[in-house]
Amino acid sequence: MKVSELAHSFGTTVDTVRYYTRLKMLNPIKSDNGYKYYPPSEISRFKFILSARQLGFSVSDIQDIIEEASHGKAACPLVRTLIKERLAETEKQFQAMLVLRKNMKDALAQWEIKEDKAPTSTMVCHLIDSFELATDERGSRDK
Amino acid sequence: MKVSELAHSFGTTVDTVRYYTRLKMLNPIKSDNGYKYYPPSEISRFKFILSARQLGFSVSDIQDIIEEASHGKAACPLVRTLIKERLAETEKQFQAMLVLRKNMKDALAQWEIKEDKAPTSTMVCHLIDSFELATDERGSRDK
DNA sequence: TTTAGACCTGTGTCCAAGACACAGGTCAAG
DNA sequence: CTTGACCTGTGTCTTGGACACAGGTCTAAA
Repeated sequence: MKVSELAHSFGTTVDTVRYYTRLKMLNPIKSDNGYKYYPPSEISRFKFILSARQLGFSVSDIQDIIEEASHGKAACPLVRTLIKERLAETEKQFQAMLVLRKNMKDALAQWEIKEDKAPTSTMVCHLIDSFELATDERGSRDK
Repeated sequence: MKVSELAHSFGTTVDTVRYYTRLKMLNPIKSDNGYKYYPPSEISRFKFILSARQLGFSVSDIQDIIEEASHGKAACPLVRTLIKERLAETEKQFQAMLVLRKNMKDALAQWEIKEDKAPTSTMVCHLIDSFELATDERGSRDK
């Protein structure tokens, strides 16, 4: 399989395949014409990488996992450790997005009503300047 | 006010102040010693930028808003348009994170039970390879 | 007065995960 | 044989700062 066949058969782009190849996570065979061909083993490795990415592992995580496995060791303990870390990070980002989304929605609602105002020397936009965060009980209590 | 005073008084870092200054969003006064001093007008502009960032505007959005306001025009219509776009993006990311988070939690749960396995030529990690996405009714229906 | 150390300066590089560009080589069909 | 679709390597761009580095400046103590 060549690069674009591989990419398209998994719904990704050639840039993604080339990126992993650059990082030596994929090791295609160079043919006489200079083209890269991906044998079945590399195809399944690509599938593995995509699965791992979908589960929130970073590319660097995946490199570590592959490295571990290449020594014949079971990567499972590492995989379990990593996903806990990534999940914790995701959870944090998720909570942050929850707050952000609420603020944005509140702002949009507040702003639909207010009329336009020209800027002044001290004020770029009265909408943004006057936006009131919905007072967050939890936020003000903890810490 | 000098850079570190400005930064710390709003709970940010000098790098952030310097970044906005590099982009000419802040225009400090250069004193004889080469130091930058931020007059009250720039302080309130910094406050404005931070508020806007907190509402999900990109730095580039904020540049556009400032640009608009600097011509004396009311930036309000632009601001309303932009926040709708950003909110839509945020909503999309939010939904994606929701799915990701669920997959990660499911994976973690599945993997707690399974035992370790050494890799084979075709399998880097059986945990990841064998992970089953909880079948997503909606996902398979739409499109 | 000197000196230490805390602050400041500009400039440059780095991060993640690719996306995009570009100049040129290769292949299959007409 | 030419056209056009595909391939190659290499390099730069993106976001929003964070961090580094070499050197200038300020303040207080010795």
